Amino acid sequence: MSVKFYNTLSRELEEFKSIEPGKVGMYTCGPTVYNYAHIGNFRAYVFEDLLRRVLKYAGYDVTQIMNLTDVDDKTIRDSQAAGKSLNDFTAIYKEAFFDDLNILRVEPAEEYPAATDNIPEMIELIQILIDKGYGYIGDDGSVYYSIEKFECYGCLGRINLEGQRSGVRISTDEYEKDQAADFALWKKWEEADGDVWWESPWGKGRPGWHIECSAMSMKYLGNHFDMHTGGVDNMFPHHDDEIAQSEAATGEKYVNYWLHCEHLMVNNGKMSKSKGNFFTLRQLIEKGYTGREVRWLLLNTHYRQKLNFLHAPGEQLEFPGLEEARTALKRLDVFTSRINDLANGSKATDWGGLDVVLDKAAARFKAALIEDLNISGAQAALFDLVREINRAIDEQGLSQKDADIVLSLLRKFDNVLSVLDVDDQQEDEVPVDIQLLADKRQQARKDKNWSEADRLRDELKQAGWQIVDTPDGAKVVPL
RNA sequence: GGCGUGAUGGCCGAGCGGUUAGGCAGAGGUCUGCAAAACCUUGUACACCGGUUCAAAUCCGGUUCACGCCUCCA
Repeated sequence: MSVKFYNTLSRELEEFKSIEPGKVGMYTCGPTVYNYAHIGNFRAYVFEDLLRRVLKYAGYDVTQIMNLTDVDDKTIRDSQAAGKSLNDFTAIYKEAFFDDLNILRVEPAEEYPAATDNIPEMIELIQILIDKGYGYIGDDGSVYYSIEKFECYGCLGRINLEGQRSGVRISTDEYEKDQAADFALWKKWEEADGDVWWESPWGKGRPGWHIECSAMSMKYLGNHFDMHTGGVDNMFPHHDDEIAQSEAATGEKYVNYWLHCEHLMVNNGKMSKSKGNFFTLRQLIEKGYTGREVRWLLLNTHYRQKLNFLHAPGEQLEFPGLEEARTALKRLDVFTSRINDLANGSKATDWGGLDVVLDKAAARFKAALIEDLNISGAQAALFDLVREINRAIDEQGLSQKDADIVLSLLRKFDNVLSVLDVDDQQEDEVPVDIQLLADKRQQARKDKNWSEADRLRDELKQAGWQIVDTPDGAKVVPL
């Protein structure tokens, strides 16, 4: 079965063929480290995580490069406001970014090149563009890219330059350029930039935004590589500019497959600072949600679909979507814990029907994911598996061996999903006093003193612990 | 103004021409001392109007609404 992706270049579902058999080179646009990333940003990174995990699941050896934009207008502006050097300032948010990725269980990329570590590569690329006639020095001393020189400018975003809204783009210093839509390759140093500058053949300055991705992607993945991803808002102009720069410089095709992730919305509206409706991961963690719950929520909706993040301030359930994630995960947790218990000691005999059930689940799971990352189909396969196994357990029990086989399939699934906690079920330490209450309840039950047993159960509930009676005795789990 | 995406049952969300998506919530039941968990049963869903077809949530046209890009915003 072949892996398929929706390629923005063709706007069609295409069979994925890697340049080198069995290997994928993938460049994923990373964050601008001037602040904490919000969950909208993380939607893209979780999508990219799913992508790399599915590719690996399908047998590919993945090399993923994610850039860190650590020099641009915002990083300069805010570092100055904070009274810190650019590096000291961005270091804070680089670290925060990696912390957050970790909390969201995002598998690390192979490399995270920072823009400021690759200035010479960018300068070299800009020089080539100037030599080939695509770059020119504007009246203000900055270097610009002449979009009319590039044959297919705007082909990715399907932008035709004639139809553009007039008047909007002509502002501030745009007249320095030959054409309003020409973009900067190298920005000449200005007073406001302070001590942020690098020496170049065109004088002191700093790179334009788009050039960093061209330079760094080609440095690590070669002139022509398999995949490039980002949010839909990067499609144009950012990715079109990258194509223009890279292909003009090398004369080769730049990227085969472009994948773009849709936006996260808040209550059907755009997430924006002015509306005050954006959330950072740490805000949600403070509200008591876990990274895994946020991951599940972000993963839940197909990447090309807008994800509507529900927020009901003042309501009892402020974040209904996260609550739903919590209950869905709870169902899975109860299941994995149940299977783990059986794997550690079950008296049931082997079940002949297991293979069929597991094979079907595995096939559905994979078929869904390799079809343009159909996460919903994969989840349906998982939940159906849970129900079928639960039913088998209820009807005839599951042997220790069978339970182990189920666990190994769950681990396979979790290589992609990374939400299951198959093995590190945090068997929360039960405090001595809680265990004592639970034991007392068991005794009361033995004595058929139901009112006392129920009273103790309520007391435990007050203390935040839930009694779960199983055929093998009562377990205590946190609420 | 130009280009594009989407509207699915109480909520979230698959589906890409005929056959149960799945999750959450609700109702009834089995099990249990009672619960919880689990299992079984249960939902007049496909924005609106036309058209194509033996057959449309699924294809075509139109309408309405929402959203995005065209402003270095994932």
